[in-house]
Amino acid sequence: MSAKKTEDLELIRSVLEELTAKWALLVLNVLCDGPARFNALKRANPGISQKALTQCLRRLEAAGLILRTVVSTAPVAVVYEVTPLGASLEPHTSGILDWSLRNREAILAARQASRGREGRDSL
Amino acid sequence: MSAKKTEDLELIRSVLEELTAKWALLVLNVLCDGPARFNALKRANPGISQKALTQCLRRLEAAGLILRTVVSTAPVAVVYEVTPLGASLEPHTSGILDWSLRNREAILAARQASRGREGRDSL
DNA sequence: CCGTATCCGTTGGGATACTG
DNA sequence: CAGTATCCCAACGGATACGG
Repeated sequence: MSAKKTEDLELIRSVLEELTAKWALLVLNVLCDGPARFNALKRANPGISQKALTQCLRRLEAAGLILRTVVSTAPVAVVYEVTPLGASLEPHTSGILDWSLRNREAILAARQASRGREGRDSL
Repeated sequence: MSAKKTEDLELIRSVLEELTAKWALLVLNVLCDGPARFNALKRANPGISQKALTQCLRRLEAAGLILRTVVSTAPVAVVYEVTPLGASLEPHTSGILDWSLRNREAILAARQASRGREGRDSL
């Protein structure tokens, strides 16, 4: 059973708030493979804008899931990496990503099926 | 390693699009405990509005993760339940919820810590 | 290279009132 | 009971331009 208390739900909601950004799980997942720099993350997520990536990183950082380190070299380098807390979340986040790939066919089929049911009433 | 192809990322993104609604995971999780009706789901998620719940359910239904059944009794009854596909996702979604509860202290501490680092530069 | 600032469209979602 | 309809605001996020 999973009868949860209101306070529990509030905590869960706050966590979800941090994870349900459009690119959060993807970015987090990339970082779980090892530290990466800003443009590397951008390249790893085709379609994300730098603003979205920045926002996303800031949120994950505020959540304590990733760590941001500025290396004061000539052209500044910024390295992002997961914190232990972020790493502990990895099995669950990557689980969803893996699930997506493993069930690709079933997912697409299910979408088709539910679309087919849309106009089922009168026919 | 998790070097993913662009097409894979697109699939993953589309799945995330379905799951990153504010209440999606919570609703899905409740339904994984067994079929439930509209108002039961509403009661199980304090703070959700009927509009948000409706939207959320419609999206999950379109994704083929849940099934909506109308029972034509006196005052109409509508039952929602997970599909096999939705059920197969359950371990991963509930994993995140459980993680939130198990790591409550660490999560709150990490948020505090990152907040503390905000004004670290000049001090 | 790694951002921030601005503009701006789209979407999510809360409140409320109404319907079969 | 289970929605739909409307209004309305805030937030997300893309594009672009600029700064350290």
